[in-house]
Amino acid sequence: MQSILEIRHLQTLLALLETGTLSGAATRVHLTQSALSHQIKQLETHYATPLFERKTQPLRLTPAGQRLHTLAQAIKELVDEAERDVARLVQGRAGKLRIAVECHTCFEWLMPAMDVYRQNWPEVELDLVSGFHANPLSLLRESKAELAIVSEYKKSSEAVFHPLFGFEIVGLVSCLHPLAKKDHLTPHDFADETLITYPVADEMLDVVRLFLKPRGIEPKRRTAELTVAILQLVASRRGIAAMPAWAVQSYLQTGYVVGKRIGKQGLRGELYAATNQAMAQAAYIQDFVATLRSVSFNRLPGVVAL
Amino acid sequence: MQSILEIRHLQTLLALLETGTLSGAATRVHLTQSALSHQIKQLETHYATPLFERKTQPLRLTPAGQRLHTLAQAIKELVDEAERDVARLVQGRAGKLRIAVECHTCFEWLMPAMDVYRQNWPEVELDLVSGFHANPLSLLRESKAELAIVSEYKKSSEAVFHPLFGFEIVGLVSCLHPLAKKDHLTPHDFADETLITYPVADEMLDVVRLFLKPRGIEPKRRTAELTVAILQLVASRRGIAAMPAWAVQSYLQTGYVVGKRIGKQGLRGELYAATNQAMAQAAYIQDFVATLRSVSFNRLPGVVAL
DNA sequence: GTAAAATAATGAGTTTGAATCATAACTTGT
DNA sequence: ACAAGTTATGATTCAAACTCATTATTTTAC
Repeated sequence: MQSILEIRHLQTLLALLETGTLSGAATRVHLTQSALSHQIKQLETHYATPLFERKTQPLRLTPAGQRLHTLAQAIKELVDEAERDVARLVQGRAGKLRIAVECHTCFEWLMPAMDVYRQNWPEVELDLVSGFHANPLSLLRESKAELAIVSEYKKSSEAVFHPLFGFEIVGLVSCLHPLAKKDHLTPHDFADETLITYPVADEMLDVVRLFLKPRGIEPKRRTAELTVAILQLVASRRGIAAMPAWAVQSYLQTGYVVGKRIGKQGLRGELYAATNQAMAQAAYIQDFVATLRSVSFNRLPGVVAL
Repeated sequence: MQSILEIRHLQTLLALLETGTLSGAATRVHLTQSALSHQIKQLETHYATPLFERKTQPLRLTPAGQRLHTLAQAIKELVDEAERDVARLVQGRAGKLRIAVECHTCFEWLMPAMDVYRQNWPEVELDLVSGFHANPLSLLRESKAELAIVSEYKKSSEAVFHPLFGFEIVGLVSCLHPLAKKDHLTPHDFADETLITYPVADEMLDVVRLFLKPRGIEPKRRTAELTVAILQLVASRRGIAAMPAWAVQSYLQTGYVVGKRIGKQGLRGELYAATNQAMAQAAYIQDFVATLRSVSFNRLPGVVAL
């Protein structure tokens, strides 16, 4: 009789189409697969029609599902815009947003996210804090940046960590390399190789910090500034590397370099946006974090919500 | 952090502005005043701003409240439209809609409602079953109408009754008449007067059916076809009448005729849309009923949800 | 100006229904 | 054909939405 539709349902529909599976959508909206299954079933009984074809890959919506998905998109637009306006009304004009980045590859999703954000908050002064910093959190403390992209969650009374996304870090080896045959790479596989990395401190390198250091393994090292350069060196069998899966997906298509799981379980990386307490309250900052998340989810393959 | 906004909140906001009070909005959406108060407080703490100014009559929204109200209107539009589309997709082309009306005054809100409805369901053949019928329910049974406007809820296995709204029936007397001094009219006040009504069966006249008949009072009678005519006769002291408050509100402004409460508690009337079981399932019928409700609520003063 | 009526706010208590858990039923790819 | 991945289902749990009962506040009436 009456409409039971809530925004929650529409968010589910959006996540469903973005991820392509119910379980994917579930992690995206921080609920269980079961919850979403029940949710959609409720809609389907209410509208007396299925909303998507099961048993098909890729996922396909029925016409009714399509219509509701269109609605969901429109409504998300409107709600987001309205909430930005309310934030502006309540908190007044927004301020500066200087971003400190310690992660080379991050520019891949940071740039498009900033482009989107600029549309919504034209009055915010966006800036990148130039250079790479051993400890970007200190920049927050010294008020030289409002936000830092970091790869580790540290319990802290000063900084607030906003989870961005999780991903897999893959080992990169030439397709001709003997290691290319293995199912996954062990710490010892690195021992006799040259590890090619960005020229940054070891604490910024998840392979070293989480995988090699704990086992006391210290391979020969070599650095390169650019992702392409590292990939070229790997292809030329000058060493092996480790990179976020999302950063190298396109290179792997060529076949010269292959991605290997690191350790039996694989090596997971995470990214956070850190701000200080005060900034964490500001809507224009919160919305930037939200933008980072949604842009990353939509552009990067294989990233998951934290 | 994340948006807590749900459509439920937006409906509350809409009802709040339509009725002008929280408690009014509460009956409109079939919740308690307390529920809405809590709901709005939740929004206000979430957005860290009041949404409407208390201690003011009439109700005024804050800028943030305004913004959310605008959002609510836009979203209601979109959702309604989408749900109509889904209904069309699921149930196929809609059919005929012939309306039987037993109530003279009803045309006042029926016409504008039909106009609104025609926009949304252009393919539905709208029709009024001509003339007035002693028993409009029999027209449903005989498939001569899809919907009947009736003033009584009857337990029935065939018909489904959709509540439209409740209202007060006021007694109309000349401002010069001695009864105009009274706080309210008693059954006996009618005994020595001429009761002016539409020319329909007594069962259709709530004053007679619910107020006079039970006390065995049978005043002199006179009929007139048109509301204006009845009002003129009352003004000319040719008798007294009883009409829905919403139907005579504008006439009462002139001051020649005054509206009196009927009985100590006042006399309440109700209206229902009756359909048969099958039609009650059809979305194009359900939406017609919804349109009747919302148009009536918005045009007629003093009507309440049932 | 005060009393009465109406409206809103508040906090405790209850209930509903949305989410989880645990598991079964399917699909799909190797 | 079996394993891996995905969806469905029913019972249970739990949170939050609503109601109830009451107090506070505002409006209206006299």
